[in-house]
Amino acid sequence: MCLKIFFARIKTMDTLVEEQSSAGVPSVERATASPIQTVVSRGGGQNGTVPSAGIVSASSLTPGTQIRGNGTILLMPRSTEKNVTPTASTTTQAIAVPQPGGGVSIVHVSIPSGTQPMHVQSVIQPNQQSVIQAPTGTGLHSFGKNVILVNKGSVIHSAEGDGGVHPVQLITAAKGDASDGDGITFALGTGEDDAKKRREILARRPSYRKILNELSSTEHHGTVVSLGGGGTGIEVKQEGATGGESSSQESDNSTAITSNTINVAGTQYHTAQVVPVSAIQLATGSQDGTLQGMQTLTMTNSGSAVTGAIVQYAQGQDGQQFLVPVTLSAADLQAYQIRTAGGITTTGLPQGVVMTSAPTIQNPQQIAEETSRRRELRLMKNREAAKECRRKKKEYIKCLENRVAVLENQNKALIDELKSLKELYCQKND
DNA sequence: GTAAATGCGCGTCAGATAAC
DNA sequence: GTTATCTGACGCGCATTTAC
Repeated sequence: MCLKIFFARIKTMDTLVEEQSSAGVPSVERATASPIQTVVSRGGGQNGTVPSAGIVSASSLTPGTQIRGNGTILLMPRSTEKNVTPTASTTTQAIAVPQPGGGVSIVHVSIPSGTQPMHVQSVIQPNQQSVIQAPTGTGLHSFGKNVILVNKGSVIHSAEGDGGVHPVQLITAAKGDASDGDGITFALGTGEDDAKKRREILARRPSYRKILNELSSTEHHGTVVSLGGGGTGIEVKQEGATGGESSSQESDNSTAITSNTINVAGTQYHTAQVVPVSAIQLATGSQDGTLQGMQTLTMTNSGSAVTGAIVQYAQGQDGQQFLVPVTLSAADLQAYQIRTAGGITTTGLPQGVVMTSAPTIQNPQQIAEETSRRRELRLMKNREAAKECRRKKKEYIKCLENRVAVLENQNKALIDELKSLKELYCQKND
């Protein structure tokens, strides 16, 4: 029941995405499938056109700011305005797309954050004060300490842990910080390049793998990402370890385990990346009867007497994942014979593993057995793949749930802001 | 108590997609 | 182009809930 409601909500969101897509808006969700999104609001745009000069207030323009013919505005920090040309990795980019019917435009802001840019979505309303919101930790600071997104009194907000909305840095770009080097590029045009880019983005099919790859890539940079407050947040942390507890007695430099923690709505997901080593021993202390979702990892073990080792990547009920060694029967070993491809030494790293087929079969009965064995192998692989796919899907759904919560909070905050502004306006008129 | 409804996870297949 | 992997869809079994 709850899930039905949730899917109905997702459907509603998808409808919104579709509507945006039909209006030529690059869907951030489709583009990156990242669950870490933010909706911000700004003013500007009328009747399907975005006045380039109107999207950023004059007060926020630095002397180095360029307003290009195609509607692109470059905001340059003062210290870099002469010699530095903003690049994709150092600039915050925003694409404003007018919505049908006019009046409202949606802005997609790409914020550079390490090697993994973050994306922020914004709704622009003409001739109104707008609110820009970014959840805590999403890298709002990446705008640069002294960069402002202002349009007719827009305010940048940061959702704090209490779910409230608090104004944060509201500094003009004229006070540019030399150390930041951040520029802001407002690509307001709807030129062919943008359209082409949007088409390419929209053509991509959402993939759980991509989503999780992005999640893991975020982890690899050691970033901590939080969405929203009050228990609806998503946290991604990274903990590095070399020769950690879960590795083995082989705690030399050849063993490296990077453990990552993803916190989604209070649920922690632990993952461990095991860098190939010449010999691996697995921790067995975490095994219990609650293990589920066994997944097979192929690992080589050159140092031991066996030619290959198979471990299972198991997930406990609490989401914690373990490495579990598996005892293989002779038949299993025959089916899963693993040898190193590139050759390994006791000190070198394995170049890879390959599955070797059974010895040449001549007997028809053996051929049938081989066929059957291959089928079993394929089924087993597919079984594991299906488990992994379902796990990713569940994770993705959790991310979407969190996103829904964040968006609802933001919507609530926007409504409150609107109320307060209306009251303020009424008071001034009185 | 029992049957029906519902939810959930699993295995399998087939087609799409990614990787090589 | 081929192979491997991913994922939607389907059917099944089991546990829980609901209606009678």
